[in-house]
Amino acid sequence: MKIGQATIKDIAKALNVSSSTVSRALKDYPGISDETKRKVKELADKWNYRPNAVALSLRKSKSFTIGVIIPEVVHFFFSTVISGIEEVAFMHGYNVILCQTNEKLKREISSVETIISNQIDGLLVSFSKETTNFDHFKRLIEQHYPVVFFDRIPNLENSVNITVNDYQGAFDATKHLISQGYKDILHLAGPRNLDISKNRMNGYMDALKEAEMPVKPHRIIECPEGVQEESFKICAKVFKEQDRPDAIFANNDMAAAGAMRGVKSLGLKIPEDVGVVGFSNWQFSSMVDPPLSTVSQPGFKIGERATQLLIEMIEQKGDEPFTPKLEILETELLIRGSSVR
Amino acid sequence: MKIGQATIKDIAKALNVSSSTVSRALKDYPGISDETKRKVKELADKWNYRPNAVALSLRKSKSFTIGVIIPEVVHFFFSTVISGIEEVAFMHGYNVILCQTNEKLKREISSVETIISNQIDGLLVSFSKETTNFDHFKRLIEQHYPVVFFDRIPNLENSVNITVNDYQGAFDATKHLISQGYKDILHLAGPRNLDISKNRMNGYMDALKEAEMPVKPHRIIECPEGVQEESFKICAKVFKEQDRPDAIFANNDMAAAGAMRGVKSLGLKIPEDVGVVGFSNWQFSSMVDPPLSTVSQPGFKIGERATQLLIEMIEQKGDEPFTPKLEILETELLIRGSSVR
DNA sequence: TTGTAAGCGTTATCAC
DNA sequence: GTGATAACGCTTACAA
Repeated sequence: MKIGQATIKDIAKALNVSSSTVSRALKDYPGISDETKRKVKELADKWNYRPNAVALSLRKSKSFTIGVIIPEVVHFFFSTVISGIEEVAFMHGYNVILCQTNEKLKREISSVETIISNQIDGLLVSFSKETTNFDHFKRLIEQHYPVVFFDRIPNLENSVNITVNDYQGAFDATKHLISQGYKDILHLAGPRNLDISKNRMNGYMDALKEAEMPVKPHRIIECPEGVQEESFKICAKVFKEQDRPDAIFANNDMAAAGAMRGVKSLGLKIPEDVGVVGFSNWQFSSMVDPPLSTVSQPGFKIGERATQLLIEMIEQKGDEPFTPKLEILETELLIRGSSVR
Repeated sequence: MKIGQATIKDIAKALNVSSSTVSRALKDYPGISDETKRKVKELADKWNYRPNAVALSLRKSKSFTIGVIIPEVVHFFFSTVISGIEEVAFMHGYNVILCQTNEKLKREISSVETIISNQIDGLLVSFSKETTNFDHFKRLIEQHYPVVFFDRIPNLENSVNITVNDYQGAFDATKHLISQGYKDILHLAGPRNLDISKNRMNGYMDALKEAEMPVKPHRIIECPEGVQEESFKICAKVFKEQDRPDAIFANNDMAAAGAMRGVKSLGLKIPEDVGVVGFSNWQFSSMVDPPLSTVSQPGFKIGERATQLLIEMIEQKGDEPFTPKLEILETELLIRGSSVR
């Protein structure tokens, strides 16, 4: 929508000069008389002139806008990331276009289309759980379009990535459970196609190995959804058996919360009978009973850093491909009541 | 950034026709031979042609983009609203530009500038806590620019607003506690200067009056912060006394959660000894022990409805001012374990 | 010191 | 059926 805004033409007409003169005067180009500059600026000010960013975009093939493709906004971790993105983008004069995929591949592809159509300068991506084929992103990268993947990162040639050290976080969490004397730790794993799930599982397994404890395949159960009900049911069943685990390391806090309910529904006590550690430090995790130990991810920092990287790429003029990159931020183990006995 | 995309011109040149022909062929205009249409579409498809949205914006003074000005993304309620906004915007083919103000007026004003510069079609606003002067919005409304205020709504002539029935929500919550046989209900109130706090307190008081129960001033305690510690301390003290309340209606879930901890720390049982109801249905509220009864605000719906209203305004051609509006969405009382005995 | 004109990609309006 | 042209708002060679 065009809000009755003054254009350069309007100012030019009113002052009986050409638009180029106005354009130059406004930008303090050399070779414009002080008198003209003064008059132009005065009128521009009076009429509250604002350059039309769309015209500029068209002219310069640059929109000062970055796109963010994200699975879910209503997710403590992602909303924290968005906040970090917003901050850095704002500081550098960039706008942020938000595309929520709801974990749907179709929606993700359509978002990429939007990005292309809108001459967006660069893209920050955390792909959906459904995404196993990355052609829609590969095409962008091949054309030297600036893309930074964050958190959920693909295995793509020449891509720029930033994520958290999920492996180490999981390793630390598991080691902590072991140090508390838990002997049989169940892992509620995430969707298999996400690297983060694999890394967390590996951290879990390596911690067991380091402690010379057996890695039992039936103690690793996938929770693809990550919702409460899923892990509730699983745990309500698994912990009923005679040979039950005595601890849980969950791929995320929501699964951990469901697991806690499942365990409690059987009359087992946390942390006395069963220790629990989650992942992500969602807002609720300090409020469940007992407070949930968890691995906190630096969401805000990821958002900030990803955006910094992206803007560097955007502003690196030239046609050379970007140097591939993988930055890994460290997690922090937050020990609370659910895992200390 | 321009990604080596084909333009109408490119296609025209390759097929030895004019750009207008290509443009028309692509849109199935009447009066283009089927043969030409076929050839054009074929090549467009092969070259993966996508119309340049920026050029369209310039041409049509319409960007199919809406702006969202919001205090904080990392806030369960607001992120839910954003999610609703995203959904409806996407369905109608609109993009969403996100501007987070961090509760700063300066940032809010700067965001409005951005919106104007970028020919954004319309604006959704929940203003910052610092905002007491609304001139930057008033100017837009006077120019018949589409603006919808949500949740935090101003008292502005000719504005379109959508918010939640806080009064009724509080009334229902209190009435529910009464119906469960609780006789002495403490209200943990919000900051006195916010309308929502006042409305909720009024709902609480009117429910008591309706039941012919006394409204005792010392049973209304302000929790300006709304953080856990605050209400924890208050309740740990108030419920130690001989003449203690037997229920709590809190201005928000965070305060309710702290209150629950405070009550439990004295060995009192929830809901047997003390009933608790919160407000907002934060994500954690179903996960505390026992699950917290609460008044859910339809965040997603607010986002959806606000966006519907905005898009209607945008697409209502013509220059007449918009009809002022105030829509109030109803809350829903979610009865869970903390208040049923 | 200033003006003219072309061009970014698209479409509406004529004209043929 | 199709083409030429202008226009959206702005910048920038090139001319004057």
